[in-house]
Amino acid sequence: MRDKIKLSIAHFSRLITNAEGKAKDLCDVKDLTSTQLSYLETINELDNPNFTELSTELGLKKPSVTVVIERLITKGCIYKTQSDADRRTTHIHLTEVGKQINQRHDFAHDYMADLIESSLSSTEQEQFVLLLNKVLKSYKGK
Amino acid sequence: MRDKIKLSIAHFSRLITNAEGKAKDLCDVKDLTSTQLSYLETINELDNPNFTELSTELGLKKPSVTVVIERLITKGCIYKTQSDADRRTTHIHLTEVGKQINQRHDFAHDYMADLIESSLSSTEQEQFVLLLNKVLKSYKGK
DNA sequence: TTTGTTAGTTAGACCTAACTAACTATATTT
DNA sequence: AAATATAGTTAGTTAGGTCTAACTAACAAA
Repeated sequence: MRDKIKLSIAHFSRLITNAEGKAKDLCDVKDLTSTQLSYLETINELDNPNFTELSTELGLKKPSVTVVIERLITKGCIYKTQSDADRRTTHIHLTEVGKQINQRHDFAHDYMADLIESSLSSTEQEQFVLLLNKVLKSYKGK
Repeated sequence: MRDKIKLSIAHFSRLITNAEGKAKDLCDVKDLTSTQLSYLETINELDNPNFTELSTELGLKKPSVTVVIERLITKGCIYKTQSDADRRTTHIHLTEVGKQINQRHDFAHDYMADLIESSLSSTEQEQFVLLLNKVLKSYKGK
């Protein structure tokens, strides 16, 4: 049984990876490197971080981050604001363009949802979501 | 219903991505760049390709491939052999070290299998695999 | 056998992205 | 008020990875 599970998961993983890949092509992020994409995702997650927070989260030195951020500003994905509380610190925000990277995952999930809706009956869809959630719940519990 | 599916898939995608990430840390591939990793994966998939095949598959020019291959040889991941049939062409093989990159996905799938086995009953596991396969089947049909 | 083609390499340019060291400007502490 | 600490930048280095152009070696065909 375990082998059957592993095999199905292997194929399903690949399916999801492919979906994410296709989604990337659909988005307006073609001219971004994978590094730049991961910066944008992290900025999104951290919610307007400053340089110190961002570099800590990425595990990189601040000068490295400065350079990449500069490029992303040039590309119109983000902008900086100076903090009122402490004028040394600047916060990094996503522009509307930058926020579009969030679409990437969304496209992929849409694609997967299409696939699931077209291959499973409503009852099966219910079952499937239920089972997924059970697995997810036990993951979060760990 | 569609929203429920999308949400579950979003979380499940993230789970799989995390599992792949953890697996990478467990493998002996820490000193490889993501480019180098993807070269190794492609070499593995193509089964001892020559430079022309590899560069075509990667969508890169041959001189670019030459440089990266050289680095991977230095790192002991691959080796070259000259073809007997046509002494101009050289085939690229994974060494035992290079083959270890295949473990990467295997680790991730093991992790997922653990999770599934621990969170679902045997009946549910059967159901889950069945549903996954149904979705996968319809994907391949496209 | 000469001519052209194919496989891969070498050289050189360019870009991204990481680093360290040294800097400026602002806050904090004493 | 002076010394110290913190936030971020600037300058310079290094390494990886891509490209084009020009090359060598081996094969194919005229």
